[in-house]
Amino acid sequence: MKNQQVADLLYEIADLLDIKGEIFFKTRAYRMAAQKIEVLDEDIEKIVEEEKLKDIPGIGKAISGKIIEYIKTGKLKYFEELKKEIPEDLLKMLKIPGLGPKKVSAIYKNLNIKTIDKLADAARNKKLRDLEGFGEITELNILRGINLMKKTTGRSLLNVADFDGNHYIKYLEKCKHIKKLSLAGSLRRRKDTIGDIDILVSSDEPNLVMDFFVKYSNVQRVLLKGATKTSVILDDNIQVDLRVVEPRSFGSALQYFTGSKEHNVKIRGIAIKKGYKLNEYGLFDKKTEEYIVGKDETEIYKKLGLQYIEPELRENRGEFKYAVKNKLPVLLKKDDICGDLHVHSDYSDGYEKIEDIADKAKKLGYEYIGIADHSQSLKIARGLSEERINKKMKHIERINNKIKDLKVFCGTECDIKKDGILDYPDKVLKKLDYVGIGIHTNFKMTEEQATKRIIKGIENPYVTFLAHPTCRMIGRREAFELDIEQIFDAAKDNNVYLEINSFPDRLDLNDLHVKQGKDHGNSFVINTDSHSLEHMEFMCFGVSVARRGWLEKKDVLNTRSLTELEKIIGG
DNA sequence: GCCGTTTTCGGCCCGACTGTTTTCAGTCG
Repeated sequence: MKNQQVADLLYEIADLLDIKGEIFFKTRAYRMAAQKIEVLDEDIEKIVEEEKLKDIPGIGKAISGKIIEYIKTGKLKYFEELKKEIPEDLLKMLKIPGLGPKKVSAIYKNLNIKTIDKLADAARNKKLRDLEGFGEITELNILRGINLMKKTTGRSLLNVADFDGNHYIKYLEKCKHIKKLSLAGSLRRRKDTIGDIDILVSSDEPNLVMDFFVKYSNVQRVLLKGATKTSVILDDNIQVDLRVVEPRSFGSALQYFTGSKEHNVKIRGIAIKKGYKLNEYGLFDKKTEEYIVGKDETEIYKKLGLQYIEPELRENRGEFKYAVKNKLPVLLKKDDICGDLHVHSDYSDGYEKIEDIADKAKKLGYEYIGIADHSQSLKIARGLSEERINKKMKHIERINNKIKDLKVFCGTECDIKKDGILDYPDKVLKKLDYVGIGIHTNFKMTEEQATKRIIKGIENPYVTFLAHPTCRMIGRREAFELDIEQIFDAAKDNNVYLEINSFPDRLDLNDLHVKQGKDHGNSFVINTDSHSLEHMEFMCFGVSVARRGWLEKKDVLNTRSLTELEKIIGG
């Protein structure tokens, strides 16, 4: 059993208890226990076996008992009873932005509404406004929230699809009938959200491959199964499509199924102009239909007079213009990254000690790591007072004296307050190694207000980078409406780097903004915004965004060596 | 539900905003 499963169970219990109306501290206890398990390095089953569960802070008698029962029997009586009391479907309602446990409970208890569709009906038919505490605007907001959610449901975050896709690939590699295999589709293009996972293989025995494919242990059900295409749904409800082609068509099929649609339309047009026909089976002579190439993707681009185009660039956003001239950017690689400047420690709302973060950074092959905890007014995240900053600086100094091959920087993720003033006075910002700034409160603003607020923050002379510039949360919160060009100009004028936040539900800036910023002459920093050691591995997702935004090594601050970085930030 | 060098019971959780009200409950980060 996986740690995540246990954590999810505890999260669900917490949600159900919330709807039931339990006191805040009880549900929080469940959530904190879930978090602890989620970020655990060790296997939870092993911990149970060794009877060390209660050694984990935040897990006491009651929760450990439930975990043990769940692990040993695969079931939890308490959870089953709870579900009888509170319909499980209500949990989905909690995901609607603006709806919390109290409102969901009121909707269920008074109107007996259990599904999102029924809820939308009730809102449209003006049935909700009669409930105490509800009104016209609430109805409108609920409908808006449902729309926002529907826009993104059916799409998974990149990290989830990436995990599933790569595990499936590893499984398929064991099939001896498969000659070549690759991820395709939006996952190969590394889009920030993924509809379904596409996998392409070449084989002379398609039926045997399909048999092997559907026997994967995480398959929940098989949607369709044929000799060229099979679709399954995984346990986590993500759909995976497998296509099998002959070896001589592998490259052309990979090109075709990687997309994007817009890229393919364009490339087929180029093929026609040159007297060819391109489809998933190969590149053919338009007149004679003679097969020319198709085994490898690279030879297709070559034959069409194009430089090879990396999957991340295949969106018809100008890549052909550059490929013709052999002038595509040399895209940034994950190995170019030398450090991470946005990691939270247990000084604020992170889970980890700075020593452990430093250790992990070394394992990731970094030359430096920057601890950027929250600033003083963000009390909920245990933002640091000036006094605690001083303590932390001394702590980091001691660590730096002790460890080798890694430099730990003491930074901050300083709040940009409503008026654009930063949450620390200049005398505090001055003594830190670097300053990241970001918005964490007062999200409702007009475009003009938001733009002004951010620019005012950027203009502070001690600022190094702007964290998660648009504050979007994929599926949960829209990006700010900003005059992004003004922000880019201000950042450039003040030598402020724009963050690409690698956290999978942020990925902020997004690919389009990154490209736009690059065209503007801006520079970037790619950070993880980690709160646990595992999060530090999210760097690859930020790198994907950067690549989709056409960034090269030189565009990114944290590709610099330690010596170069110290020169830039004045460390 | 968890925790404990003031404690085995009483803290733990802060501030702002929104939409509902006419002083405040619910939601969010």
